Amino acid sequence: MPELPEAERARQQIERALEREIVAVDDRDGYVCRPHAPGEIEAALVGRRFTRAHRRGKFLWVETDGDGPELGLHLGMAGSIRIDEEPAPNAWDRFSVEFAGGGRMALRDKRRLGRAVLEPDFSHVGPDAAEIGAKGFAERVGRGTAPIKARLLDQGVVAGIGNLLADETLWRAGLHPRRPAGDMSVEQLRALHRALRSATRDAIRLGGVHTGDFVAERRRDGTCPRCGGAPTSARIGGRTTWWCPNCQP
DNA sequence: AGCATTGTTTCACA
DNA sequence: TTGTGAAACAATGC
Repeated sequence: MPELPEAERARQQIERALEREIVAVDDRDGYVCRPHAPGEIEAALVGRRFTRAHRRGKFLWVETDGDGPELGLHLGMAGSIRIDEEPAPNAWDRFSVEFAGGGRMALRDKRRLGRAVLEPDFSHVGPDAAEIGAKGFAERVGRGTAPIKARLLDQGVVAGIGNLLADETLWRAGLHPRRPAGDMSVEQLRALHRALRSATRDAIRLGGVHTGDFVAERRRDGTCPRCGGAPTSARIGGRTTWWCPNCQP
C-alpha cells in the first residue's frame, strides 16, 4: 500500500527500533537486497544501533551509530515495516533485523518488490511532496509535454506521489489527468499544489492513501463525491487512471 | 485462465 | 541530448 503516507507511517515505525543493539540480520533474499551478497548487510550492521529514521518521498533510510553505514529501505508495491512482531508465514519477511533482548524489525512484502540496501543513492530523487513549496512545485511540475498525471508520478520531479495519490490530487484540483504539464496556468499549478498538500495531509492523518475522498470511489460503479457522476478510467502515464469527466474537464 | 496491481528501473525511440 | 512511453521485474488476488 505504499505511497508517501504509508512510507511516513513506516518511518515512524522504524523510530520505535532506534538505539537497540543489532545482533543478527537476515539478508538472504538476494533480489530484495541486490546488489549485496548474502551476509554483506549483516556484517555491516551487527553490533551497531539505528540512530535516526529518514524519508524522502517513498524512500526510507536509517542512520547507524559511530561510522556505521546507512541502511536504505523501500516498500515497493506492497511492503510494510513491522516492529517486534512474530515472523510472517511464507517467508514474507524479506529482510529483517534482530535486536538484543529479542525485538526485531522486518520488511514484510508479499510481492517482493521492496528493497534493502547499504548506502542508498538518492541523487535522482526530487524534493519530498509533503515539503515542497508552491514556487518549487510550479517550477518542477509545470513543464514538459507529458500528461500532468505522468509528471506527478515522476519521482525525480517530486517524490512521494503514487498512482492513487495522483488521482486524488487531480480530482481535488479539478484537473484532467491528460492535460500537458507545461500548458498549465499559474493558478492551476497553485490549485494542484494545494490539492496535493491537503490530500497528503488527510492520507497521513486517516491512515493511508486509500482513505481519499475520490480514491474510495475509484472504481467502475463508484460515484463522484462532488457531483454524483460516474468516474471514468483510461491508461495514462502507464497506469490505470480514474477521474470524473464532469469535475475534471 | 487471464489480467491487473498503491513501484522502480531500464531500454527503445522520437 | 533530452524527454517520453513501454516493458521487465515478483507474486498475489480477483
